[in-house]
Amino acid sequence: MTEKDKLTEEKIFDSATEIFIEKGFDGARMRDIADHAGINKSLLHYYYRTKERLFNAVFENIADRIFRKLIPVFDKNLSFEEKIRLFYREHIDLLHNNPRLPVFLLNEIYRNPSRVEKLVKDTPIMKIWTVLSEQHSEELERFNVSADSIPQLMVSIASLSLFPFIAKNIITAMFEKEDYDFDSFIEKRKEYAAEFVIRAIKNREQLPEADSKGQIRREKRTAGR
Amino acid sequence: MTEKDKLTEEKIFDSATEIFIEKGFDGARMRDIADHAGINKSLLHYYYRTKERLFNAVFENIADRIFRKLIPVFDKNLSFEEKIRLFYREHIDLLHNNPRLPVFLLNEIYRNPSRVEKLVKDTPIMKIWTVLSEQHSEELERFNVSADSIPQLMVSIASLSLFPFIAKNIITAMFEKEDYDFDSFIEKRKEYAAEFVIRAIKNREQLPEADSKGQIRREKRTAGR
DNA sequence: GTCTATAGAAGGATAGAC
DNA sequence: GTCTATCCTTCTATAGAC
Repeated sequence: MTEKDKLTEEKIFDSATEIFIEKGFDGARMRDIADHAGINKSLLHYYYRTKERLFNAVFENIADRIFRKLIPVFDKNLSFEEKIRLFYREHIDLLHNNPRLPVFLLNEIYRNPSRVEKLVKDTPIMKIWTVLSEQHSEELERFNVSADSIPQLMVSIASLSLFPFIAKNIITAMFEKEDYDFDSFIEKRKEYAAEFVIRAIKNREQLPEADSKGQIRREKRTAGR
Repeated sequence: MTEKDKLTEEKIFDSATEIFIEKGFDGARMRDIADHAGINKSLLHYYYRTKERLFNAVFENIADRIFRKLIPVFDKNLSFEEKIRLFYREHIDLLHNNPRLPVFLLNEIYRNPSRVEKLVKDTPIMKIWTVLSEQHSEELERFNVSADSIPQLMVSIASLSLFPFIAKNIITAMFEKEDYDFDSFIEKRKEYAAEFVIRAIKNREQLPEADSKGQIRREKRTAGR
C-alpha cells in the first residue's frame, strides 16, 4: 500500500518535473503530466490537489537541487582563486547535466516574482555572497576589489556559467557554421570562465600604471586540506 | 478610414507587445490584449487572424528593435577596446530602457527553438561575431586570443550585460538588505563590465601559458537527475 | 471596421463507483 | 487508491448584424 503510493506519487512528481521544465507553468497541461506518468488525471488532484501545488513542489525541489550541490564548494578551505576554479568545474558540470534548469527557474521567477522571496530565505546558497565576501575580504582587498563592487563581481561570476545555458539555442545557431559543438564549448568553458574572472580581478593589482615588472605572485594556499 | 485603421491596428500591436512580454505566449490571453487596447476581441482576429500570427509579429519586431540598435556600434572605426566600452554603454542603456526583453526573447526561443533560425538568418547583428573577429584579428592576436576561443569571448561579453536583467529579481532580493538599488547597479555596470572584459583579455599578454598551477584535479561525477 | 453572440474545443477540478 | 464520467470555466476563433 504505502509502497505503491510512493510509486504513484513519485511517478507523478517526476513526470510533472519533466513537463513543467519543458513547457513552463502556463504551457504545461495536467493531461500531459498524467499521460507521461501513465496514470489517470484524477490522481494528480488526489495527490496534489491543484496544479499550483504540484508546481510548487516541483519548483522547490529543483531550486533546492541546483543550489544545494554548490554549498560544499564554498565550505572548503581554499583561496578565492581556487574557489573560483572549483566553482566553475562543479557548477558547469551540474548545469551540463541539467541544462534546462536555468531558463526554467529564471523564467518562472520572472513571471511570478513572489517565488523569489522564499528562495532567498530558505536556500542556504543565497547567503554565499555575504559569506564569500567575509571569508575572503583580505584577498579581495589585496586585489583592490572594493566592497562596493562585490555585487558586480558576484553577478559577473554567475553570468559566465549560467548564461551559456540560457542562450544555448542562439549560441548553437550562431556558431554552427563553424562546426561548433555545444558540448565541447561547455567543457572548455569550465577553465575559460575561471581564467577570465581571475585575470579580470588580478589585473587590478597592476593597473596603477605600468608595473612593468608585473610578475604576478600567486598567493599561498591559506591552508592545507 | 486608413487613419483609423492604423490607429486600431497599432493599438492592438502595442497592447499585444505589452501583454506578451508580461505573460509570455502561453500565459497571454487574447482577452487581455483586447481589454488593454480598449477594443473588441473580434478585432484581434480581424487584423491578425490568429494568436500565433499576432505573436510572431510582436516577436519579430522586438528582436529587430533590440538588435538593430547595436549595429552602429560595430560599424564605427574604433579599436577593439573602445568598441567594448561603447558596446556596454549602448547595450546596457538599451536594456535598461527595456529590461524585460531579454527574458522574453530567451524564454520564447527556448520554448520554441525554431524561432531562432529566422532570427539568425534575418538579423544582421547575428553576423557581428564573424565581423568582429575579422575586423580585429590583429588586436585579438596581440592579446593572445586564439581563434578557437573567440566564441568563448563573445559569449562572455554578452553574458555580462544580459544576465543582470535576466536575473533581476534574484539580484534585487539577494542584495536588498545592503540597501542596494538595481538602477544604480546597472548604471555602474556599464563601466564595470567593460573594464572586466578588457582586463581579462589584456592580462593574457602577461600570462603566456595558461596558468593552472595548484589546481585541484578532483573528478567528481554529478549524477543526472 | 466594429460590434454581439456563440460555436467548439480544451482546460482544471470534482463526484462517485469500484 | 484508482478509475469513469462529467461539471464548469475559459480559451481561441468565427458568423453575422450593423
